[in-house]
Amino acid sequence: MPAPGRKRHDVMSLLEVAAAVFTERGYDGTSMEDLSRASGLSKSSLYHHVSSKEELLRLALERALEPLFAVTREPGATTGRAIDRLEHVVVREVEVLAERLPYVTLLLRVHGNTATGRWALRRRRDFDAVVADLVAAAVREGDVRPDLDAALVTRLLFGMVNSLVEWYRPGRGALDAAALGRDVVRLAFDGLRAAPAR
Amino acid sequence: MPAPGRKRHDVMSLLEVAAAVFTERGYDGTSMEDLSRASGLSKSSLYHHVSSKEELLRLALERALEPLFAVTREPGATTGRAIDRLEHVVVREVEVLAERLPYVTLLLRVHGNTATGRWALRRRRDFDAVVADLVAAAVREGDVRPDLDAALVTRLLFGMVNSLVEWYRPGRGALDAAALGRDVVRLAFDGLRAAPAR
DNA sequence: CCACCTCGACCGAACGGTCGGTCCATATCC
DNA sequence: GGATATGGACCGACCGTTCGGTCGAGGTGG
Repeated sequence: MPAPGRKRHDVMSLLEVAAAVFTERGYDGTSMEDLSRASGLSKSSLYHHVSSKEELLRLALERALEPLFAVTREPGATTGRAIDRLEHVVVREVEVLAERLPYVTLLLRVHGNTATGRWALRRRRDFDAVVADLVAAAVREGDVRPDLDAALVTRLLFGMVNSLVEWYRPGRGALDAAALGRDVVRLAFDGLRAAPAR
Repeated sequence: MPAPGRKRHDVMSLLEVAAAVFTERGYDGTSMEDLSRASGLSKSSLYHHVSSKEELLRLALERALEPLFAVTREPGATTGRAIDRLEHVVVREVEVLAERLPYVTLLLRVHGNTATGRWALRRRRDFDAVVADLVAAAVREGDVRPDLDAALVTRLLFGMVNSLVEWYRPGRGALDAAALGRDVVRLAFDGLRAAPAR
C-alpha cells in the first residue's frame, strides 16, 4: 500500500478546477492562464498533467457521460413496465446530475466547435435515443398519453430535467437529489394543475 | 419611398448573420473574421455598422428581451385568474421563442463573462421573477398543486419551455408555434401520464 | 550516515499564430 | 462633392503550446 502521497496536484483535482471554470466562463471563454490562476499551477505545468486544453474537456465530459450511460444499463431501466423504467431513469439521472454537476453542465453546453465537442454531441444523441424508445414503449403500453407526440414528450421531459444544471446547487439546506428527482417525476408525470375537487 | 437601394448590408441583416453564427459556435468561439466571412463584408467594414463585437451581442439580446417583456404586459398576462395568465405567458413565450429563435437561443446561453452578458442575466432574472409571482398566485388561488414548491415549479416549467431552443426549427412541415405552445401547456399542466381509465 | 543519482513536478520565457480593433485610401451613391 | 460604404494593411494584446532548465523527495552504494 502506497504511503500517503505528497503530490499536491493530480489530474483529478485539476479536472475539478477546470470543470468549474469552464462552466463559469464557457470553454472558449477560458484561457489556460485562467486555469493556471485557478489551480495554483503555472501555465506550463498544466501541460505536465494533460496534453492539451481539449483533452481537459474530453476528460471532463467523460466524467458526465459514463454515469449517464450506466443508468441506462441498471436493472430498473431494463425490466418492468416502460413507464416505471422511464421513472427510474429520470430519478437516477437527476441523482447523477447532482453528483457530477459541473461535468454534466459542461456536457449540456458543449458546441460542435471542436472534434471533442462533436464527439460529445454524438454521445448525447445516443443517450437521448434510449430514452425516446422508453417513452415510445410507454405510449404503446398505454401508460403515457397518446395525444402528444412521443418524441415531443421526450424532448420536453429532458429539457425539464436538464435545466436543473442552471440553478440546482447541492449543499446543506438544499433539497437532496433523491427528493428532487421525486418532485421532478411528480410534476412531469402528473402536471402542475391542482387535482380537480370533485 | 426610397428607390431599390443598392446597399446590400444594413445593421439588421448583419445582426441576423451574427446571431446565427454566435448560436452555432458560441459568442466566445466566434471571431470577427468568422462574421466577416459569413456576412460577405470585410472585417473592417463590420465596424462601420457596429462599434464592437460586444455591441453586436447587446443588439441581438435586445431583440430577444424586448418581446419577452412585452408578453408580460399583454392583457392576457395581467387580468384574469393566475393560472390562465400563466398559460397565456407560456403560450406566448413559445411563440416569441419561435419567431426570434436565434436571439432567444443566444439569450439563454449567455454567461456573465462580459458586462453585456451580466446585464442580460439580470434582465432574465427580472423576467423569471414575473413568472414566479404568477405561479405563486396560482397556488394561492388553488389552481396549482400546493404539494410542490412554487419556485421549483417555476424553474422546471421554464426549463422545459426554454429547452425548445435546443431542437425546435420552424419551417415547412414543422409544428407551428401556436400548436407547439398548446402541446407544451398540455404536458406541463396535465402531465405525461395517460388519464386513468376509470 | 551520507554522497550520489534519478525522476516526476514544476516554472519563466518565449514561440507562432489569432484575437478584436484601427487607419486610411478608395468606390459609390445623391 | 460630400455623406455613406467598403476593404487592405496593419496594430498591440493575448492565445494555446513548447522548451530549457530548476527543485526536492526517495532510492542506492559505500
